[in-house]
Amino acid sequence: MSYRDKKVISIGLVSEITGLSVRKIRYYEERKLIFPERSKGGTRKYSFADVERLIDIANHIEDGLQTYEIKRMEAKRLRAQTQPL
Amino acid sequence: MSYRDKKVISIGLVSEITGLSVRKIRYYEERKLIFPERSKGGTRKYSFADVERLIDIANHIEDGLQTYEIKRMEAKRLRAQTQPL
DNA sequence: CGTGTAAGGAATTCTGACACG
DNA sequence: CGTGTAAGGAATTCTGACACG
Repeated sequence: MSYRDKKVISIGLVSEITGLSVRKIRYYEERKLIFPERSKGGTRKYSFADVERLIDIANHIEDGLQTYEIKRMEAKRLRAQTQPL
Repeated sequence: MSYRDKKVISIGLVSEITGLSVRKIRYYEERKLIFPERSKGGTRKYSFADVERLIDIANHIEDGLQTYEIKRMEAKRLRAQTQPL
């Protein structure tokens, strides 16, 4: 696993990097769009891949998509990918 | 700059990853062997490269080297590198 | 010298809820 | 639905110092 996938960034820093509010980041998790890990104390840890994903999600939201639509789109993409025929 | 060099990891997590105590990590900084960044609030942030460097430092310490010796070794290596002749 | 620890304070994060639209 | 916010608590980190060897 590359550095890109290691979950090591706190939510506050992710907020800084992405420009998204902490509230939004937590909400996208609630909607099952993002899956941070937790430290022993319970604090969320994100990877750089998660950061990129959050930016992607935010763009879709800005385009007027709802979270379940974003989730559905992914499911679709995943299916296309695993069943190339 | 690659993900390896982004300073985003808190000292607690670095401690977990490296197995070094927080005290040791701060001490190596005091001795100018490692240079974390600081968040607005003042908390230290390390990169994956820093994590690897800390492990390297710890190995040298275990071998009985003193911090200034480790520092001197690096200076030597840097000189050899910048002046190949 | 390198490292542990107790001390007091400050910054960070967490959850569940109420609000609005 | 998506997001802000105040609330109270818990986890994290910070510094300077004393201790030991």
